[in-house]
Amino acid sequence: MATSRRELNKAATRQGITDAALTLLRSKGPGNFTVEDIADTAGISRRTFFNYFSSTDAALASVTHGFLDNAIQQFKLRPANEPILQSAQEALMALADPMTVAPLAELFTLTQQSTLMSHSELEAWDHCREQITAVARGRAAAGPGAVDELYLRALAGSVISCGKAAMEVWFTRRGADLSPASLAELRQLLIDAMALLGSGFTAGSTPAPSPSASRSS
Amino acid sequence: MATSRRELNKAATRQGITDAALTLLRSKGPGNFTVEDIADTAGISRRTFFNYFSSTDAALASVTHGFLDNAIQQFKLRPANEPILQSAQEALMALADPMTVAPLAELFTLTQQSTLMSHSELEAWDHCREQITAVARGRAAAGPGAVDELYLRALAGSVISCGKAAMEVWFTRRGADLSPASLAELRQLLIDAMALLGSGFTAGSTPAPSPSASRSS
DNA sequence: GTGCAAAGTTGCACGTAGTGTAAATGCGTG
DNA sequence: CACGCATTTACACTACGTGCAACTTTGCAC
Repeated sequence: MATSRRELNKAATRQGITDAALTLLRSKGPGNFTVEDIADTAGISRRTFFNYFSSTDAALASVTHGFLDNAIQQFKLRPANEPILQSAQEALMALADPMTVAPLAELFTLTQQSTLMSHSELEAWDHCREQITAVARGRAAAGPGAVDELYLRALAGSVISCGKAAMEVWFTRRGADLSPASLAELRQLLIDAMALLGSGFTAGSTPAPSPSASRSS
Repeated sequence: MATSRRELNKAATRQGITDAALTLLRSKGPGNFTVEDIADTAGISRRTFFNYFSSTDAALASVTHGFLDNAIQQFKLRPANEPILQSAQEALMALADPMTVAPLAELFTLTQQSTLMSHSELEAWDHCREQITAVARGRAAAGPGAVDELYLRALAGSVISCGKAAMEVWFTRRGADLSPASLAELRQLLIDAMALLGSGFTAGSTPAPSPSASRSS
């Protein structure tokens, strides 16, 4: 296993860097601190920072990356005969607990003012999309006939988009509220989003696919 | 109006910059040239470049931006009672001609080796997504009941994802081939992608693309 | 423990990105 | 022509990201 001194030190340094980056994000706001600030706060040299991350964004995006890696792990555990949409839903359900969601929620609220996600964060989501594509390809290959690339890519992309949409709506509505009621709403939003996708968005302007859907504005 | 000497000069300079950027992209490959190179090629100063674009990526992404602006324009012309998915499909159909697609296809093939899209390019797609969301919101508001934010965001995001997926598959299959047969395949891919989305990806591993999936105009 | 090799850290130098500022140049109008 | 305004340009400055060559720490054999 990875319990040598070297591994531990590296992990600690890595964690120290993201902690420092988050601290500075909290105190100074996005874009108002430099790599040197992070390095100083973490007690390392500027050069060492770049040995771990390629940018400030990358350091912060490790939060998102961790969450999505977790999600992919859950996703891969789902039975191969389960529909992709349901696998995605179940994987996300497993992560809708306070401890897992908290870092992501804080990162989101702190970076809300900057319109678009950072490059590194988008990279993390895209990596997740590729993983989903790979799993879907594997499941399709097990069945009959040839694998349809369009189907795989469109499906994986849409799943990611809907997952993002659900989280965005939740963050927008609830901010960093991690109460049981709020998390229940997140779960419902994720379920609704996958249901919308599974039903082809057939509902009109007032869909409410699951009766107990959303709403609490 | 926009025909003063100043306006013309500005437009010419802007075009000159993107042309220079594309020339260098062709000759040196992505990432192997600097802002100064572009400025020199375009015959302007480095500082002037930054008066027009915030980065090399942004200069190149103006190609994508132009295409998507065009798409949005078509999209907004669709009747308000038409389903969003069909509006999207029709808008894209209108752009599947050689002259419009060529620049995008070349940009794509030239930047294919770098895995993820540039930040500016993603920004362009995201801007398009927001426009779709806005149109969908407008249409939903015209109907009965309250507007469901989740529905809007999930739908717009999925439409973009499926459009991207169709184009990626086409680019991957046909490279920069702009023959009528190739463009017909692009149209079919776009139709199929929207059909997949509209049917909730219910098809199994072999959705059998060709004739059955199409239906439009 | 001692010695050694591999892994990790650090300082330094270099080229590039992006921005503020003020001077210079070009354009439109009286 | 001369004036007001928009645009371009040179210059300076901060910050990013990387290659490189010490230097320090860790793991391991003896």
